Amino acid sequence: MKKNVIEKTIEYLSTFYKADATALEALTTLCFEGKVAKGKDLQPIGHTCRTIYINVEGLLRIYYFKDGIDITESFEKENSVVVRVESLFSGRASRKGIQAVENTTFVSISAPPLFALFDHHPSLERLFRKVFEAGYIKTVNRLESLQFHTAEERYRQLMDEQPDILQRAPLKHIASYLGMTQVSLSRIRAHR
Amino acid sequence: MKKNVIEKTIEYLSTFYKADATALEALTTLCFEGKVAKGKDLQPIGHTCRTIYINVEGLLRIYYFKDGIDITESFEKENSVVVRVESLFSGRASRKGIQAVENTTFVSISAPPLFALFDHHPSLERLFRKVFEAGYIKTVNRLESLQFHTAEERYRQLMDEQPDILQRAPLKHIASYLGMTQVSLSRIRAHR
DNA sequence: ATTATTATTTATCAAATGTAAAAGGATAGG
DNA sequence: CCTATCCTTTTACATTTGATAAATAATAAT
Repeated sequence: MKKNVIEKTIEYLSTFYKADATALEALTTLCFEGKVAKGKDLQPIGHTCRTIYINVEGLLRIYYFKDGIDITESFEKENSVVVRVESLFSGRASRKGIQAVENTTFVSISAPPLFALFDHHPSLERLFRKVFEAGYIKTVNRLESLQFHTAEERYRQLMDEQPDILQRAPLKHIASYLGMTQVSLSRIRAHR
Repeated sequence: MKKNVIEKTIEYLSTFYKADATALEALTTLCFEGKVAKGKDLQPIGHTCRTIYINVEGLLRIYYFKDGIDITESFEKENSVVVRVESLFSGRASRKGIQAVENTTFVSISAPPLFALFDHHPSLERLFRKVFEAGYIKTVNRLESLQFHTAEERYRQLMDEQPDILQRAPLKHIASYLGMTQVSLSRIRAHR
């Protein structure tokens, strides 16, 4: 059972780049399955990000507070690599946390030993380089969306591209994710 | 003279990670110096991004059009790696172009041969992994700024963090960079 | 089931931002 | 030096969005 989840994760990661067998074996050593219940924090705010999570089933969100308001930076569904980039790559504490929006099954990989593996397994470094490149692309596209689209356009875009999120996450989180207030989102949904 | 610019570039790149000497030698082979005059496109809109530019001196911007309006996605000063991420990492044509805001001296590195070098020089792959991680962090931070800060807050933030940009780039480009109209920016600058 | 809690919608008003057009300023070329 | 062009500010007005509070709906806990 646990084996299965980790195998699925390795398969998923292999869609980014096919690392060689010995490298994947070493990687498997670092993989651990875990679960978080809906509403619970997988990682609280204030910690340094030293773990790479792969969401296997469920829904997570990265969030933080601005002026006491809870803001969802991103939603991460099944088959997503979940990290707080600014912290993982800089070694600084993150002002962001990871919380379960649904009961979630994940695989965790401790980052320091993973990065150490890179020295002996360049194919692993390449794999994760491509994983992070993909995340980078997503972030750039989201930036564009926030930079010059109206609130309504952003909502329609989400409806087109990820209609399931609308069903799975509470609207208050979706509102902040889209960079608007709950009230604004409600207005837009009321068609006008 | 040309040698000098390329040496400076290698030095700058080495601040991300110290690749070994043979790797850097191979990298130097791929470096070419170039210049673009103010107002000219270094890369026009519509091309696939296959070149990595390092801005040595001057100011560039990445831009695109939305509904016929020129939008500056980012400014890139001296000591910046300049690529259109969504294109370079996906191989798809970019809707974005790179334009010189000031007369600019740059070094270009052709991406396909660079990526090929990675196979023989893992330390180069690491170097560029770290380069792109740094860019990723910048983008995530910018996302946060656009997601829940007011127009005025975004302007103040730019004033704090990159006051030189205010001097070097026309306000119309700064306005779109900050995700607002020229009129709005003018209002904010008029203090109220 | 009943109550308490949380989420969502609605309403009202104020503030921020966009649109359009005009008026100054600055700059470059002849 | 003068004109033409581009950049920036200003004005007036329309729209969007935010803030606050109250009403309603949904959910969880007992």
